[in-house]
Amino acid sequence: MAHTLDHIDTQILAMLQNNSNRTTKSIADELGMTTSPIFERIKKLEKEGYIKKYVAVLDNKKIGLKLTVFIGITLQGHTRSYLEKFVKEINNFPEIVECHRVSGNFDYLLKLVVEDIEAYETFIISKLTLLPYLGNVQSLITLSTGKETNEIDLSRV
Amino acid sequence: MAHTLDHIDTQILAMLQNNSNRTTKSIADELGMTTSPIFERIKKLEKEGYIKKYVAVLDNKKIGLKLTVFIGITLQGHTRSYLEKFVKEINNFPEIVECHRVSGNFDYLLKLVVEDIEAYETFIISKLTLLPYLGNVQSLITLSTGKETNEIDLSRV
DNA sequence: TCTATTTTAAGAATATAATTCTGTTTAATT
DNA sequence: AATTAAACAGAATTATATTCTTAAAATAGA
Repeated sequence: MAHTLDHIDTQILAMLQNNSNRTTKSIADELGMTTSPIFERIKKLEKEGYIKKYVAVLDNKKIGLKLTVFIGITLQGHTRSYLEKFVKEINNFPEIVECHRVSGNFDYLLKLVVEDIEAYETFIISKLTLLPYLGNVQSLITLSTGKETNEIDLSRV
Repeated sequence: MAHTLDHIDTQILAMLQNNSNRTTKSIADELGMTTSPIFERIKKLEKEGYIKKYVAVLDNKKIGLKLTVFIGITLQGHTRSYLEKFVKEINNFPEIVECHRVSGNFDYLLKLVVEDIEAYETFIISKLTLLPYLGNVQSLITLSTGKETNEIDLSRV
């Protein structure tokens, strides 16, 4: 059974989503508690799925992936089996980091991270446009990024 | 001075961006090395900025933020000072997790995470549309998400 | 309100992993 | 070939995670 998050849980989550390498001691100190309850709460949050995983966030640009592109796509056919196939194909492309089925002016919104404009063009030509039933495709090339985070504001939950 | 990443560095990064709680021992074992060089390499990768931070990835839905929306925006004025002001305002909204300046059919692409449709509407009405010089605003409501990750494929770098 | 039950926390003890240190090997440079 | 710098192995140390036991607080039922 799922329990509800109290204020302490929320604070722990807020800290860990900002820096997951913090020691339980430092969290405990900040909350005026000892390590054991903090430790147990964290384990519970992991076990119950509030915390999905712990990851290192890399600097894409530094690693050589300098370009982020969003691609809006409409499909010509909308059968269930085809949609599933489409998503499956998309997931196999290593450039793609996000794939959302959306309502609005597109059927899908993709986010991809690539080396540069050439790599983007290669993706479009030799991968994306090979998929069947492709309708309208519209790209938004990122010029600069003002904010990009995973961190969600927990003051409102 | 920046050094280039060798294959060992790349493998370490790949492991840590998948699970940053792995022990240096387990990484060392997988790479057939001992803990000291792994430890030193990780510290170097942190220091030189290849690793930006370590974070806990939360389950947004479980926490009560069930809706992801992308918003494409065009502005009516494009003076530099206004663009900066716009980005600054946007960054203050806790709902926004991403804000990209883009080229294409929009000036900006926002990604936001909110409780539900009502919260989304509230954001639009009482926050977004209060900003001056706003032109076209187009929302893409996420119906389902096939893939959503930070993890980039390092086999190509 | 009292008692039983469950939950939560504290504090000490232990296990595990991170970090440091020293000496050796390997690779690069001249 | 000699010299220097970088990278690694292995042991030693330190810090942190994890476990355990007991006490306090909260909750539910009579």
